[in-house]
Amino acid sequence: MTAIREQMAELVRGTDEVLPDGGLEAKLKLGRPLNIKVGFDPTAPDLHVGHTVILNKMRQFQEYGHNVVFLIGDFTGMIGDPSGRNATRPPLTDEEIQANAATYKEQVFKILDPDKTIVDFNSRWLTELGSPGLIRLAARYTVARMLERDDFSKRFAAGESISIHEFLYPLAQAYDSVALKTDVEMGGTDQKFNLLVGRHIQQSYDLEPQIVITLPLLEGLDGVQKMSKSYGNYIGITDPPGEMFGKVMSISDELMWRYFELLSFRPLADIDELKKEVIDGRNPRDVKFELADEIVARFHDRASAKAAKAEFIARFQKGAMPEDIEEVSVASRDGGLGLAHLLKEAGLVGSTSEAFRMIKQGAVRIDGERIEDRDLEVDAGTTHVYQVGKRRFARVRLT
RNA sequence: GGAGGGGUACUCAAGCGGUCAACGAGGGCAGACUGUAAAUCUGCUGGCUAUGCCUACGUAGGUUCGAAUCCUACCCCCUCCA
Repeated sequence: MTAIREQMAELVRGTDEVLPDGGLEAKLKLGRPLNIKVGFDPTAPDLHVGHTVILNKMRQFQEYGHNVVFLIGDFTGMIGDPSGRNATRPPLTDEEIQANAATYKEQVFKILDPDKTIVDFNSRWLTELGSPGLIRLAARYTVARMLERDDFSKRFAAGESISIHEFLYPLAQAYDSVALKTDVEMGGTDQKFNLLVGRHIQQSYDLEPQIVITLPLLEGLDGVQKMSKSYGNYIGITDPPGEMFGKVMSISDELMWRYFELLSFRPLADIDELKKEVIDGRNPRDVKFELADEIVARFHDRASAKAAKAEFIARFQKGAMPEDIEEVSVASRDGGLGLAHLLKEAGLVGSTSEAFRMIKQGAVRIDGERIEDRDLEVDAGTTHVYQVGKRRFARVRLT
C-alpha cells in the first residue's frame, strides 16, 4: 500500500471536509483495506457529471486498495429524500430496482473499477430489522439532536411540516454504516448531518465511528441551483458528445472556473495559469473549449471531442446546420398539413398552441428561412429541415 | 379534543360575485445584441378541429343570468390551547 502521507494528500484533495481531524490518517494507519460507503438514490439512474465528483473520489480509494461499496438505497428510497420536497415516495418494485441498478452499473463503471466495486442494497438489512429493530434504533437518537439538522430546524421555525418518518431517514442511513461496518462514508455537503448521525449510531452499537468526508456539490448549468435532474440543469454522463460539448459551452464564465476545479483532472497550477491568461485578455470562450474538450473526451473519447468542437464552431460561429438532424416522418391529412400541426407531430413543440406562439415570435424556420405565416400549409411528399429556436431541429418528411 | 388561519398556474404570490385563462415576481421559452456566455432590452408562458370553443383557482355538491370569489360537506396544511 502506498505511503500513508501520499494517500492522505490525494484523498483530501478536492474534499469539502474530512471529519474528525486526523481521523482518516488514523484509519489508514490500521494498515488494512478500509470499508468505504457511498449511498445512492434508487430512483435516478441517470447520472450527471455532478455525481462524478464523488465517483472520482471513490475511484481513488479503490486505487489505494480499499473496499468501495456502492450502496443503492432501495429501502431508504421509500422514505424519500428529506431535503427534497416529496416526503414520501411509493416503494419501487423489485423489477424497477433491479433495472435501475443495472443502469447504474453501466454508467458508474465508466469511472469505477467493476472488479473492485461492491454493489449492495440497504433493504437487505433494513427490511430484516423490522418494527422492533426500528424502535430500538430510533431509541438511540433524540429529537433535539435531530432538530440540529439545518433543514429540519429551518422548516420547523418556518412552520412547515416535518413528518415523523423523515427522522427515520438519517437513522436508516446510519444503520447502513452499522451493517456494513463502514470506516469511511462520503457524500455531498448536504449529507453532512446524515453522515455524522452514522458516527453516533455506530458508537451506540459498539463500533468504531466512521470517518465522514463531504464533497462540494456541483452547481448546475444555471450556476445557481445544484446540478440535478429535476432542475433540468445537468450534463448527463451519457449525453451525446455534441450535446455535452454544447452544455459546457453554455455555462457562464464564472461558473466555468468552478467546473474546472471540480471536474477537471488538470493540476491546480494549470488552472491558475488559465485564469491568468483570461485576465490578460485571452477569450474565455477558448478556455471553455478546453474544458468542454476534456469532459467530452472523458465520457466518450478524444475523437468525439474533436468532432464535437468542430461542429460547434461550424454551427454557431459559422451558422451551419447541425450534422445529425433527426429524421421524422409525419402523416399528412388531405394532401397537406398546417405548419403548427406538423411541428407538433414532429415533436418540435409540445402543443399546437405553442407552435403558433413560436411562429409568431419568429422562432420557426424551414430550411433556414424564417416563416411568419401561421397558416402555412405544407404539401405532402416534401421533406424539409424544420427548426424551432436555435437548438431544436428535425428533418421532416410529410407523407 | 377546542379556537383560529390557510389551500390559486412550474414556484412564490395577488384577486374575494361579472371587465379572470386569472395582477406581480422568479423560473422557463423565443427574438435582438453576443462568445449558443453573462448582463441588458422586447415578447410569450392551459389546450384545441383557432379570431371562436373547451378545461382550469384542494375535492364534491349548491345558490346565482353569471362563482377563483357566496353557501354546505369532505380532504389536506399551519398556529395557539389541552
